[in-house]
Amino acid sequence: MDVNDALIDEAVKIYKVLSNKNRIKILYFLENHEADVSSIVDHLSIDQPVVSHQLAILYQYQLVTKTKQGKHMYYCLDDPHILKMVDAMLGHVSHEIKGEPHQY
Amino acid sequence: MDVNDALIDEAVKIYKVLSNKNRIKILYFLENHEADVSSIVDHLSIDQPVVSHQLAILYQYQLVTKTKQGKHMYYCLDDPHILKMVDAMLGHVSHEIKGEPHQY
DNA sequence: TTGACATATGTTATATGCAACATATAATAT
DNA sequence: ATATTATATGTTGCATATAACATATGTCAA
Repeated sequence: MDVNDALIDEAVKIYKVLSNKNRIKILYFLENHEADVSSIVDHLSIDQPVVSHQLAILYQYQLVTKTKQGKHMYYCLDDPHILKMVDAMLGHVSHEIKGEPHQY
Repeated sequence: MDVNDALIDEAVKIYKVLSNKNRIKILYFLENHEADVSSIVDHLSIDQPVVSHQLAILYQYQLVTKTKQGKHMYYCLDDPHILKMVDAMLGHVSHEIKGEPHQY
């Protein structure tokens, strides 16, 4: 594998984005449908300014897209591939928690 | 996918560990062989206390194992699966950088 | 135009992460 | 015992991340 420095920098940025519970929860909430800010606030019980702020970060790093419809801003997962990677990580930690050995 | 809260907490912890260039570089350096601290310092040109500190974090989160042999502490990747996930992330950002669309 | 609702932004305080540097511990040889 | 090498730990300063709260902007209806 070509372990290029600039590439690692970019990967580190995405890992920082994923290093936050609220952002992960938002990504999962968007897994199967787009949603506006209020519905995210309601379903995840996170304060509105916090949701807006985290969505702005997810948008900045192109993990979500947004579309305005009247008063509502609809956010959509822009990257199912990212969620696949998060799935893999959740699978990994779930084995860690159970004390199971790694799978190769 | 069962999006369990405690699981997300654990995933967030691992993402934080991966949110650092030196740690990623160390993991890649350990990809195919174990290595002692000095050889990591030499090959990656990172100051020794920094390497020791980052290795301690990698060890704490069970991403590496360590074995003492005389004066030397040998570190070994404990988790090829983690590196597979990092590979996937590097592949992802490499497409992002090139402006290519996501693959599904 | 005013009010109500949806969303975003700004501010502050606190917490966390990191490198850099100095220093400590451990192992071995002399 | 002392010196030397290998590694680990502690401290400080700085940058960044976060939540909480207040406030601003935008949209639409009455």
